[in-house]
Amino acid sequence: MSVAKTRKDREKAEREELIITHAGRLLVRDGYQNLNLDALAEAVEYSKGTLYLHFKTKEDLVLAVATRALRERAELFERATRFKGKSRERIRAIGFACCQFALLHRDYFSIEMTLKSVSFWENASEEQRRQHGVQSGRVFHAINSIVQEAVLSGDLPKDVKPQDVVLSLISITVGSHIAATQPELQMLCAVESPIAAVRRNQDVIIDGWGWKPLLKDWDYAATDRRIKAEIFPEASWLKSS
Amino acid sequence: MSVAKTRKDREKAEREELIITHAGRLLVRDGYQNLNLDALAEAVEYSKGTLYLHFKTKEDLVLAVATRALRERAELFERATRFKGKSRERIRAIGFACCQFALLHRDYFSIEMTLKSVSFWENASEEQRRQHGVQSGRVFHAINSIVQEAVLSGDLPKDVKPQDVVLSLISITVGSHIAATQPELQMLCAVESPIAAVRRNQDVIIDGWGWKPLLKDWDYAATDRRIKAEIFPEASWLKSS
DNA sequence: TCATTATTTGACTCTGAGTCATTTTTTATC
DNA sequence: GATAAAAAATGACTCAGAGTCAAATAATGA
Repeated sequence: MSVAKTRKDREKAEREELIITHAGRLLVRDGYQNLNLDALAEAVEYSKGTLYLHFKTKEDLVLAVATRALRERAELFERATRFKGKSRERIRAIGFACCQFALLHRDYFSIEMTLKSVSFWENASEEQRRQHGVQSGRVFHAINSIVQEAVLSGDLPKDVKPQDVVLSLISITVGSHIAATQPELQMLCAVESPIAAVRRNQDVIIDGWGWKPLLKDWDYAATDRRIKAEIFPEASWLKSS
Repeated sequence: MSVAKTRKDREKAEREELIITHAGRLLVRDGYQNLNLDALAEAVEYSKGTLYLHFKTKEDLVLAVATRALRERAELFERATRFKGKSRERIRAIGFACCQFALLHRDYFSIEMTLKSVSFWENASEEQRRQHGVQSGRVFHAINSIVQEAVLSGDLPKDVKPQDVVLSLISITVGSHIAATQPELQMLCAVESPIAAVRRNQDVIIDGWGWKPLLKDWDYAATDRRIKAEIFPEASWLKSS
């Protein structure tokens, strides 16, 4: 269905990609406010009118950028779910994927922040909203399936609600990214590496749920090496600690 | 120093308050993008030029709104530090203050989100940035002092770095607020009450650090009742569970 | 080759942030 | 109370940039 059939369709899709790519680049450089559609038109060598044939509003365009990044995240997460091991090792693979994504798109969070503002969503098209929802769903599902498994296997206490665990994992990850990249807090909390802070916090919350084996009872550094070797051989950031 | 001396100064300060109050109201209603300074000028019954005598830019004004809210948060947090009890009960009082603040300003987070965008801070004045920094510092200090105490008393393991704990607490709180107020995630994770989700996640991360007494070993519902009675008698949201 | 349809364009409109010459108000001096 | 000087307030204006649309250009087809 979504695969382009005719030459025209293919050309259109290609151009859309081109626009999204450049928009993403400018967005990272200048921020949402300062993203200038005249400048973008110039960069992609099409007129402004043409941009508006693809995207109804500026918000629509930015949402498309965000959705493309989110799709990539979903793909990394789904790759991570293929990792074999204990449930806690498998959720760790998701955490690993999350870091991999953050490093691939150091900037994505700042774009995602603009999505939270009140008036953003109402100016985006139905179709873009839907697509964003689909990708969020994939991300949620990847995490949720592993949490479910952990409850069934008894690695997590039987009485925890899987959704609560998923929510806490998403919360600590989002929150840590924000907190650990704020200059003010970096200073006050002596943050050396934001990624390390995110991972530490993930470990703490997972321990907090009593997800076995606890951090102190297992060699997760070895797990990390396995994840890297088996699933993300392209990851080059993992420190040998 | 900051106390107004002359009648002029007092009048100026009062008007500034008036502007900030109305700006906050419009900001909540319309969001940052749609905050219209012409409309604000009309609302406060001063001309636009006068607004610009008080605030250098729109960002400056919004930062002032955020800082006033943050000051209130700092005050609640400092009140919370006066609670007597075990260190974990005292950090719980901070969590309580946090909920109290969230309910007083259901909207503050959406304003705070705009502060994260790339181009925001560079358009705000030095003075406003400084003031915001001062209030963040107070919030940090309130949390940090209790964490320090917990490490010294042995309620937290001796080898944890207090700053890491503070960062995780801030992270889980910020992240939970964002996650638990996203319609998409509310649905997927069956969030009934965002506040309840924030508190649950705080409990989990505190357990994760091994902060004694653990959730299961203490009647924290009783602590909550004490906090309410002794520190926040005006809080009406606490469910009797 | 020419007519018809589809695509692309960029000059234009319109909104809203920020400015500043002018007007109004306050203060100081007699 | 009158007048001059200083301070404060104003709103018409500029300017940037999102979004539009009539006209120009390109593709298709007879």
